[in-house]
Amino acid sequence: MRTGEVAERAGLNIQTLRYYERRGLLAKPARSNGGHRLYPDETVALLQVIKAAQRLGFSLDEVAGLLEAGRRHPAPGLRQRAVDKIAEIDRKIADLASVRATLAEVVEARCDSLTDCTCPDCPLPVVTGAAQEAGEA
Amino acid sequence: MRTGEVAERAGLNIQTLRYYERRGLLAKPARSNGGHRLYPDETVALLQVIKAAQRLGFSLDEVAGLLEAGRRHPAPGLRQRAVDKIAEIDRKIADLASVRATLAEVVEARCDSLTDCTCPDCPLPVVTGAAQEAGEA
DNA sequence: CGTAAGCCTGTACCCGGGTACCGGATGCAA
DNA sequence: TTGCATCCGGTACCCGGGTACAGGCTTACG
Ligand SMILES: [Zn+2]
Ligand SMILES: [Zn+2]
Ligand SMILES: [Zn+2]
Ligand SMILES: [Zn+2]
Repeated sequence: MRTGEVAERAGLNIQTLRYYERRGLLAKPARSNGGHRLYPDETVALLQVIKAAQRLGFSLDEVAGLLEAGRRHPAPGLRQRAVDKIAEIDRKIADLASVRATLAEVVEARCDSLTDCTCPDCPLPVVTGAAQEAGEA
Repeated sequence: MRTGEVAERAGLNIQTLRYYERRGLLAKPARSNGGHRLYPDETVALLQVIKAAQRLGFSLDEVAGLLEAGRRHPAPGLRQRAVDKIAEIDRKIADLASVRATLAEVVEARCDSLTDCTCPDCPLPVVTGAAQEAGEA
């Protein structure tokens, strides 16, 4: 398969394939006599694996490492990396939850200004009250 | 107060102050005869508001908009923006939760490879099984 | 064989949120 | 007045994940 076909089937831009090759996610494929890339059929599936791993929150560098490690059976670090990533996701969720809670209080309290709220017991971030005119041009 | 002092008290880089000024988050401050910026004391508090809003998940453009809107009392859009942001955060949390669930299954099932897992009922992303050798250089 | 679609390399650019470096000018204290 | 810290504007660079463009070559089809 040629670049365009692989890209279309995987739902990616052609440039992205070359980018992945540079980043070490895709092995250098065979070439035609004239220098055009010729990919094996499995490449489309591999790209789907990559996209899935990205959706799982792995960066391209991490995906490259996973693929590298995953080329042997059993893959040495896969389980541990998944455990670590779960911990990372839990931290992100906790952060978002606390932000959400603050925003909910803001809505609840009917705050009327970021810098200058007049509501009682304003939940807005510890601004000592001196910020009023600081942003005014 | 001069740039360095404001930056230090707010825990920011001096460059970042100038960057915020360019982005419209910070009004252009008064200048000394020689052209050095002279900030009012409130600027430190304003910067804390900005950092707090960033922690709440607002981008710098959004923060600029909030400050703009917040310069009047009551601020017209504040409440609605908070509601919208809550919805956005809920979407992010849901995404992370589903990713977390998949990762937990991977750990549970003791998957041994990304592309090539031999575990029964593998939870790994719908890879049809043809991806085996695609990444091998 | 001609021609159009497709691919090649290399380089530059996009986004957001900053950070670093340069040569020159200022501020402040002794 | 001298000396050093600080600040100035302008420009370039960093990260990650791509995307776009130019100018030339290859491939496929009729
Ligand atoms: Zn309030
Ligand atoms: Zn006001
Ligand atoms: Zn498995
Ligand atoms: Zn294998």
